[in-house]
This record gives sequence, C-alpha cells and structure tokens, in this order.
Amino acid sequence: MEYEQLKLDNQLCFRLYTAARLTMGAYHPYLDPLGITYPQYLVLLVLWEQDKQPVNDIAHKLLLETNTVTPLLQRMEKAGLVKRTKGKEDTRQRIVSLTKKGIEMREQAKHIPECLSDEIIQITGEEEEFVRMIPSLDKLIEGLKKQQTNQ
Amino acid sequence: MEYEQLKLDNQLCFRLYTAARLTMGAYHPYLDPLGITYPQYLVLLVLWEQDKQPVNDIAHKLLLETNTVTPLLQRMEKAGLVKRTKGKEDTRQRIVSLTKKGIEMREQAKHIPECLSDEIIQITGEEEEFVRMIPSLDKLIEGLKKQQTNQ
DNA sequence: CAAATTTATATCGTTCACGATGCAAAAGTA
DNA sequence: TACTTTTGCATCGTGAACGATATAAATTTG
Repeated sequence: MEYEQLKLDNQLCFRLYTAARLTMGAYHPYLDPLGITYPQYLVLLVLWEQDKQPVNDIAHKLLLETNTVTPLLQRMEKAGLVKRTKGKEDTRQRIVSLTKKGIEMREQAKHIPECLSDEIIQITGEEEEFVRMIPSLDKLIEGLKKQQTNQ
Repeated sequence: MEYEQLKLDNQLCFRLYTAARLTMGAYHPYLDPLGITYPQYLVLLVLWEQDKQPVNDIAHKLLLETNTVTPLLQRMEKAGLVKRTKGKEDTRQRIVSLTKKGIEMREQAKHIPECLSDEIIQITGEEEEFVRMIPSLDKLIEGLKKQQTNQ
C-alpha cells in the first residue's frame, strides 16, 4: 500500500504529543489548588533550585523560547509568585526572583512528584518500564535540539 | 534532601513535554510548504484513512476535545482543505469531508513519515530504541485516558 | 571612539488546548 | 405524548507556544 507509511510513522510523534498532553492533565488535580499551570510549575522548579535568574537562563533550562517565557513570567508576577527586577551588571537582563508566596509554595508542592510517580505506577503496573524510557527521550531531545539550533 | 523529589520526578513528564514540542518542530520543514500545522496534519491523516467523519470521531481518534477540534476544522475549512456538512441521520452531527485540495495533499505529504523516520535515525543513531518506546507510550496513554475519563 | 553587530527581552499575531457554558437535536423516561 | 437527560457541536475566555519584529543595551569591529 503506497500510503501505508502515512499511518505508520505517526506512531512516535503522535504518541509523544498525546502522552505529553495527558501527563500534563494528570498534574491538574495537584496544580489547580495551587492556582498554577504546568509550565508555571516548571518555572517554579527552576527557581526553587536556584533563585534570582535572568529570563534567558530559565528559558534555556526549560528549552523554551524567551517569547514564551516572558509572558509566562508576567502572569506569574501578576499572580504574586515572582518579581522581575532589572539586572545590575547587564541592564538588559531581567532577574526573576521568588516572592514570599513563591517560596512558600514549595512546601505545598513538595509531594506532587511522589504523587505523580505513584499514580503512574498504579496506572501502568510497573515503574521500570518508564524509567527505561528516560535515556531514550534524552537522546531524542538532545538530537533534535542540535538539529534545530545548528541549521 | 527534603525537596530532592521535586527535581527527580519531573524527569518523565518534562521529557515527554519537551520531546513532543521538539518532534513537532521537526515537522515544520515539511508542513510549512503545505501551509498546514501538525494538528491539521493529524486531522488529514485521519480523513485520508477514512473520509466523511463526524467531528466527534475525529476528536476521539486524536484524543482531543471537540472544542479543540471544531476551531481546527473551521480553520481547515477556511483554508479549503475540508468541508463540513450537516449529518443526514443525526442533524446534530457535522460530517467532515476532504475537498479536492485536501485529497491532493495526500500525494504531497506521502514522504513525510519516511523523511521523519530517517531524520530521527540520523539524529539518534538507531531506530530500535524508539520503536521499543512505542508500547510503553501506549500503555501510559491508555492508562491516563482511563484515569481521566472515569473519575 | 564611532559604527555595525549581537544579545536580552518584549510585543504582536496566529494556532493550539481545554474548562465552562450554551443550544438544539436525539434518546430515554414517566 | 410530555418531560428529562444526554449527546454533538459551537462559543468564549485563558494560557501556552512560537515565528516575526522591535528596542535598547552590550559587544565587537574598523
């Protein structure tokens, strides 16, 4: 069948696309009570690990463009989670730092990863299978990242 | 470290989220010349396999909500790729069918899956590793789907 | 040092993605 | 048959994601 490939290959990309959407959905019960979204949670994770970072560093760690991260941070600032101040050495930079509310949310979010792990294990029976997927995903991400920046 | 988990678990979800975005990005060079987006390409794949389907069937196959698919189809209709007609048996339904342009695009898109496979192989060295990921992703998707509809 | 280039962020426009809500048609129930 | 519920789709509002473009500050170059 000439068009058989059209069905077949979407396998990987379509599944990644779907799995990503559904796992993000699995965060909803935990993030909704905190009033944050999954991408906002990612920003908090980055800042909890190291406070006071310029927009660029945050974007780079999340592999997002700054024009995605800037509005995200603006919404988080409006929500009182972070504040954005001008950089002292390089005044082009905007240094993003956690507010009291942003710092305190760490405590409330402490159990989310554990809850989600448990949920995935409960849903799928075993954990190892998914732990094994991680290096493959990293390899794919690393390769695609290079592909898209170099050329 | 009390907060160690916060870093660790994002492993899976963050990687899925990132891998999905980047692989969708890898479609750009092939879809841009056709003037379609990745979700629109997915809709076309569904219709190429079987023409004339109600909105609901398309949404169900893509695991998307109808309120995502409806605007998507409206844009595709405006672009002249599909038309949407009222259902005859059930007049609530909107039957989506391919236009001449939509049918002809199949020929132009024929090689996309092959190109993408090649690219992934070239980027990452081997194919098997990613073929092996597919059943795991299916298991995850299936489980999360149940979780989110049942409760 | 002045001019050109790069860098850090912001803004704009378009397209998803989805919760909430609305509405009309179909299906089920009394 | 009248009434209630469900179903199929549409609309609205919000938050990503990102390409394109803008702007000011830093850096490089001549």
